[in-house]
Amino acid sequence: MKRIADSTVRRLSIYLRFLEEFEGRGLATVSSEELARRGGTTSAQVRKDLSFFGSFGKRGLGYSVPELSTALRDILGLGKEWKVVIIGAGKIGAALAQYRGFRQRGFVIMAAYDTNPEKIGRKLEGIEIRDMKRFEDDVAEQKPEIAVLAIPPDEAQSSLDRIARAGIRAVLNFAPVQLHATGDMTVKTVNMAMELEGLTFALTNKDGN
Amino acid sequence: MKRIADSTVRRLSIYLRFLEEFEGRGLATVSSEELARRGGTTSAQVRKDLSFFGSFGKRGLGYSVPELSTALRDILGLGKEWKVVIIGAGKIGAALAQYRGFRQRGFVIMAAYDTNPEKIGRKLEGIEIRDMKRFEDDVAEQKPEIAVLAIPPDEAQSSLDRIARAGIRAVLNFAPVQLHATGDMTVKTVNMAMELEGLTFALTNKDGN
DNA sequence: ACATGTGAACTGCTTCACAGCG
DNA sequence: CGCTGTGAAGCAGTTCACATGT
Repeated sequence: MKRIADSTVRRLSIYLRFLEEFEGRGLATVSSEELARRGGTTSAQVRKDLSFFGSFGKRGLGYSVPELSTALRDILGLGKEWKVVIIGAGKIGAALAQYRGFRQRGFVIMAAYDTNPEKIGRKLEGIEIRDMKRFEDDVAEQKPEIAVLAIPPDEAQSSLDRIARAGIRAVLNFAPVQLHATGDMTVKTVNMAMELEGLTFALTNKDGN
Repeated sequence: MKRIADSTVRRLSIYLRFLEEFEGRGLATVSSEELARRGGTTSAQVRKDLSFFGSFGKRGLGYSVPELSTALRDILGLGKEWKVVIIGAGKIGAALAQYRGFRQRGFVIMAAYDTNPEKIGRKLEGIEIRDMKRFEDDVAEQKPEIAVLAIPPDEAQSSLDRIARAGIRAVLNFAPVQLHATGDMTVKTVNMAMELEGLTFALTNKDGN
């Protein structure tokens, strides 16, 4: 398959959200124009995005809401349950553990891991905090596919290496550092500090202040 | 000034991080090659990024670490203190309130706002939780420049409108919805569900599983 | 008649390659 | 000589415009 741009994948997620809203309202069809307006893009963009994966619409009519929803869920890999582990049981880990979006989309949080003896054995939003020592054994047994890194920046790279060695190939990183990973891994970093700097840049370079 | 790409601004943030690390170690100069290697890009990219803002290097030598740090801080608007308010005193709000990266970069969190009487008057990581009713008055008085939206998705758009009317023009949004804002506002959305879908897409479309 | 699907044109970011300067 | 700064070339993502199918 042709290489798909990150921006395309992100838009597909957006389209799916609207489709699920429409599904809930019982709407039967939707046009590329409608999806575009809601998603802040153009109808041509919507059609192009979808065209990478097939023909889902009917000319003169639009797209069947349930059909396109199903197709997008398949494309995005949301047809199955994904097992997730959280590394780091601090504030960010806690916020993630209770995050609704996780469960709604079929993500199952298996456990949170920490090295702090104070925390081990406790629960984080109903999720067990386990000793990081058990990480490798647990992964071998339960085979989670995704790890969420929510630990201080200086420990992030070594944790990533450990995650990689344990055989997990997808990581969502919240530590504010540039991580180095091998080619067979997918790492997405969410860096709040960097987003904020995008804001201050915009504020500073828009007009005089 | 010429329009600067988002990707460029993000890389500038990355460069600044490394420069500050080098500053701490007392290194005097750095080459575009070195910055590139650390930041996962190319030396040409580094030089091009910087060239939008001026000439900061010395040919044959590289860049002065302190000079380039200062220049980047200025460009990114980090030379001043920015006042931030958090809207929503839930788990995400709490994680943000304690986030070190905020203070380190000169962001001052003025208050968190909530409508829940249970929470109002309490402290969130040392930050006062105030009644959302007081929001407009407080903004008029304290003039915060940045708002962080950490509330449920269904309330996000109305909060954004309220933030806009109060005169704040930069918003970091953690609610998983597509927000509509007027042109003079800058809104950055961090959507964890969407990032996760980027991961499941990659896992699904990389090999057979 | 209407809205999709898609080659072609366009726009903008990245990479190249080298002249210029310390 | 080494490394920056930058036009030019290359590439990727977006937009256009229309033929196509219902």
